[in-house]
Amino acid sequence: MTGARAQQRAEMISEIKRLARAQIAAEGASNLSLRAIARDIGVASSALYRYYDTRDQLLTDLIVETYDEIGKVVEAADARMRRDDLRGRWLAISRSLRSWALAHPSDFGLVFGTPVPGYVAPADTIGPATRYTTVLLRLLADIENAGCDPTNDSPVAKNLSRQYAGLRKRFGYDISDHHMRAGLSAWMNLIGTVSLEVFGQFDNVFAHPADHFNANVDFVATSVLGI
Amino acid sequence: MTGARAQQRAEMISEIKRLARAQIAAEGASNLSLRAIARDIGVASSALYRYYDTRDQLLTDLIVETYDEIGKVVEAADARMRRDDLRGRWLAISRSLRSWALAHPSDFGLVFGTPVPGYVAPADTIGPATRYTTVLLRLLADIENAGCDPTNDSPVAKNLSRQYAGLRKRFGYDISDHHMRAGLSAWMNLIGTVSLEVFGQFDNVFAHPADHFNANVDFVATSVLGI
DNA sequence: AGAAAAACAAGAGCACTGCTCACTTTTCTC
DNA sequence: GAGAAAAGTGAGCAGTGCTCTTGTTTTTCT
Repeated sequence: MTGARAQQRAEMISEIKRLARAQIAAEGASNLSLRAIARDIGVASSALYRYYDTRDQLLTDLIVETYDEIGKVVEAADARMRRDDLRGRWLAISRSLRSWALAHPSDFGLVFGTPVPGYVAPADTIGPATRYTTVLLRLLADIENAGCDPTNDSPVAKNLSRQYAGLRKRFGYDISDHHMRAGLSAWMNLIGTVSLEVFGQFDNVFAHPADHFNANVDFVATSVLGI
Repeated sequence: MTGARAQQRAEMISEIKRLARAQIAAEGASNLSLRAIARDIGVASSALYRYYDTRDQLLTDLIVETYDEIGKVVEAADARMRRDDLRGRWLAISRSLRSWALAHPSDFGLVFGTPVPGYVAPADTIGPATRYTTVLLRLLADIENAGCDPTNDSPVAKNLSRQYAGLRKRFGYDISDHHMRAGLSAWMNLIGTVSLEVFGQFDNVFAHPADHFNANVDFVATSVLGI
């Protein structure tokens, strides 16, 4: 039963989110102003509280959407390559994440940046967050199945192995400890590189951060993932 | 001429910074309130403007201090190891950064997290920011001099090589392109790992993030740095 | 179809924010 | 000690998130 009212409500909510995102991009998440949104829509500021109990709830909604967006971007990049082109998939995933992050720095910061203190991600955020993880783990499983050796065969501590087991079970991919370790290391590297660039740490370091990025993901593919 | 007045001023400034840091830790950088600081000190809010022209200037000051603090921590960790214990130095540097970041998450976020929008780091911040870079580059130079081979000998693109040259010149360490690439990759990895943990991305992933961290820096030492 | 219920919107108001400005008080310097 | 410089005051501006009362509109139930 999607009454006329329910539809109007949905439109209102999406309009709020649209304006909120524009505002965050322009002024930062900390300067997100409900009153400004209300002004733009042409409605009393108090009216917005019929849609979001609090400003943080709006932010949460945006964060969840963003997780989903990242998942979509990364999935699409992965899907664009042939499944057996392991290296190509890793590069595509990496580059798509970087491109998206540079195009939406504030959104990236919403997810991977400084969290708002006292703010705890509600359970809803966990689902969408697993989307890009699934892409990564699927690639790792394919790497293992293709017989690619991890670049490091030192034993994995039992405590850590147990935690890996939890991940395996949760995502349903049977990945060896060694491939898990290498894959997570690659992921840490990717997030670190993108974070540093998006958050401006390369501003006085690299004239062309893209060169650094591309060299780095290439390096990781070879030296970390062994593909 | 450090008159009584100058000293009082210095004390006032350090008191402001102390309270600001406490407030950022409790409420986040975005909720830093000059008025609240003034209240705590017991002075009119307008009085603070005798010390900082603007709220962002206070933030800048804190950021610069934090860069310096990170530099100190990392330098100390490095200095605690024998210079020829390359692997030990890398592990010590990595662990010290993580420990410090976990103990001062809001400070870490100030430097490596979402930047305050519209805020551009003034030239003053560049100096202290080079401190930890120096530690890293010195280690890389020592690694190269010890004859450790980088784990990847694919050619480094000319464009990137030119940017490496700028870094070499600026910091005065003569490091090969290959070692540079590996070292930066290791650094990306470290920052990524610490960021993800400090910003809470491991909350529903690793029961004991320390296990993951230690395995990861070990892995990087072997597979990336080749030490 | 008419009444009751639910949702929506408005606008005043509270307590807060960064920041300015005219003003007074304190301290340093000559 | 007089003049200058620095420090502190408090009112005020324009903005914020959020609440609460009031009134309107729409949906739902009988």
